[in-house]
Amino acid sequence: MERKRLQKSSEGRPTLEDVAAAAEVSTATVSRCLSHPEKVRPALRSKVEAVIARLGYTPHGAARALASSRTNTIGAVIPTLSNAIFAAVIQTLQEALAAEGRTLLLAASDYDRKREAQQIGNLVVRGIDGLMLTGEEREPGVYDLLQRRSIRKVCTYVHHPASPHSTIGFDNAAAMVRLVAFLHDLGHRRMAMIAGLSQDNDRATERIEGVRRALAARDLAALAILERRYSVNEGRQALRTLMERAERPTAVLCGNDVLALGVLLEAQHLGIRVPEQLSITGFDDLWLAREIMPGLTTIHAPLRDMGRLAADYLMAPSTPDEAPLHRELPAELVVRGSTGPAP
Amino acid sequence: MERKRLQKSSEGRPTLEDVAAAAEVSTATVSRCLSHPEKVRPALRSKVEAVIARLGYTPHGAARALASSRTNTIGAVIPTLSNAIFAAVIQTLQEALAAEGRTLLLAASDYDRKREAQQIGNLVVRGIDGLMLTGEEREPGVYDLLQRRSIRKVCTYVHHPASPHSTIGFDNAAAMVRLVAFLHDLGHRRMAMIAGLSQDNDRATERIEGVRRALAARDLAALAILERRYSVNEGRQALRTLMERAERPTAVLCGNDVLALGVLLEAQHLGIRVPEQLSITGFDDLWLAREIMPGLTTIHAPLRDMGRLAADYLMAPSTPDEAPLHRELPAELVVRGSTGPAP
DNA sequence: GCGCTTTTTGCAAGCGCTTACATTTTGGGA
DNA sequence: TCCCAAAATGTAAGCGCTTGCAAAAAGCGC
Repeated sequence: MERKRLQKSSEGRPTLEDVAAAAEVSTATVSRCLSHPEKVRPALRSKVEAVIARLGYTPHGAARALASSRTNTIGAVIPTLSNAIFAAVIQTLQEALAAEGRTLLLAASDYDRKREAQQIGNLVVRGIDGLMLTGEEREPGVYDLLQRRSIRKVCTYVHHPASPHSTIGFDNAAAMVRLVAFLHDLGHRRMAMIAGLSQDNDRATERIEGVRRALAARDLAALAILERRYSVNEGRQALRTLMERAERPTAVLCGNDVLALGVLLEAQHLGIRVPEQLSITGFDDLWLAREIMPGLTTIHAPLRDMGRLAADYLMAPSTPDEAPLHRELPAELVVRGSTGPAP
Repeated sequence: MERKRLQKSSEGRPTLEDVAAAAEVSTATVSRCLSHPEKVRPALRSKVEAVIARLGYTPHGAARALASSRTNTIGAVIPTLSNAIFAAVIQTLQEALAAEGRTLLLAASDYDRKREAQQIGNLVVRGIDGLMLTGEEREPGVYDLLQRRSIRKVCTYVHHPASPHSTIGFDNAAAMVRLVAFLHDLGHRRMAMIAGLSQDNDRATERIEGVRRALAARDLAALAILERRYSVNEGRQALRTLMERAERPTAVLCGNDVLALGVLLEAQHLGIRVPEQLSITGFDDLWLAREIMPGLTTIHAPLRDMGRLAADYLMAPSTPDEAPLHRELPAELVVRGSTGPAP
């Protein structure tokens, strides 16, 4: 025992107790200096702070978390960082959290629901105060778990005003409806869609649904709705597939900008003039949508706002039984050179 | 007291103690079932596991970390997720960590050294077993802190075999030397560089140094070395600046692919034929380097290997006083259409 | 079966911090 | 100067888990 104490004070990092001893106050006072400075008289406080600085003391996060049952950590699960739209939101989220002294635990699901559930489980065990999720649809039991642990959560990239879970995002279906309307007004009647894989991805599903609905409302139907992984190459292949059909589309709606870029590049490769012979639309408004020639007509996803608002929501003090938050962000149509009147 | 116990077992999450009671064993045994299953007789173990499942028990990360002084958490600090090369490494890192039951704490420094030091401090307080860093140069005191806390660390994107800190990456300078040699062999003599900002960025600095050295070795000097933020637009502007000079370069070496893309687009905009009139090189080999027309000659950064190896290193059990690891990854020259013989 | 070694289990002391609650100090009136 | 409410500080009981050590059980050779 005696030896242990000695060891402790000589080697290793200093503890609250060491600080308390050196400053000749109780551990409670030191703790308060750190967590509720206003509850300590200024004179004493500065004395303690001096000792803290001298000893190079830093609190022990785990001990703190255990005693206070708050971790100051927020989790986030996204499909993948390889897609710039998720990277952008995480970037903003992290900035906003860091500004308030929170840290970010990150996990990726690779668009796999089971894997997502597992990753969420990991984060929960590790201890988080809040969790940012992508989309709303998930493995059964996940929301229960979060509820039981009273972990705040928010689904991003979607806006589901009637859902029991908070959502911060935009209306994916409505955005596609706008795109279809825009193309229809340009005279397009033969449209096809190259969507993302709808499996385990409610955003992709909603985008498809939006196109279906919008076309149906105009007594039309899609020439084809192809589902592809989000990659340039898949976009290229998909366009070839479409162009081999007897009835060729005059406009192709893509599930995101990456697919659209593939389509655009392949069209140029095939000698199809864009937009004279073929109109192309994307989704997300990545920076290359603006840089490419011709520029890509697309939907601007409000990524930074989403990250910022999610951070604010997850850091806000939570009251029991509060109503879910539903925040709709504008997802605006950005018209560029890849679309034009139907041939 | 009595009341507390009652409350505890009725509401809230079950604890190790609850499991122990229900399984009629000691808490030590339950703990062992979780952390060292091989030390428990199979019969007993399955009994305990059944109870764990029935009660829906999950361990409490903070308590575990406090008692064992291991967090199973690895930290990473990168400049920004907005650059795909960092996103890619983080993606791989996260995958590899998750596969071994570790979680990732992420922070971004925005290419600011002070901010980086602060973020590292946050992660350390929060508790991490290891830390992935970008580059080697940092605020004084940072490495001391990590040392005192005996947190394993590794610097990525660089290879400094003589450094006391582990590095996993490639030789930035050597890569540029290769690029210059390649251009020189093509007959280029008037070369300019559009580099990233070298402030607080040793990778950018080394790339510049590599170009300087390689040119000097050939009795040449750069027509200009411009430092710009990594963005398409900055690349465009920089090319204009270069082309306004009396002596125009026949080749432009860019600090990364994003700048190079800007240069390429601006060249097309200005009616400068690439590569007939101007050769352009990038760095990183982002996917668009391959997709763009003409393809970008660049250096392939081994991002996935770096992430994978960093994960392995950070998860490996550390022995005191071990020598730093230095792992050099190949950064190969990828020749595409943006370079050609000097005009 | 017996005595011994080798496993398995249980005991209980922390890990470093927070926070009710008790105690002391302070600061004003009167 | 004295008294009392209000403010500041101290006391100490945990938070939930791990782990060294002791005790008990299980094997094993004869």
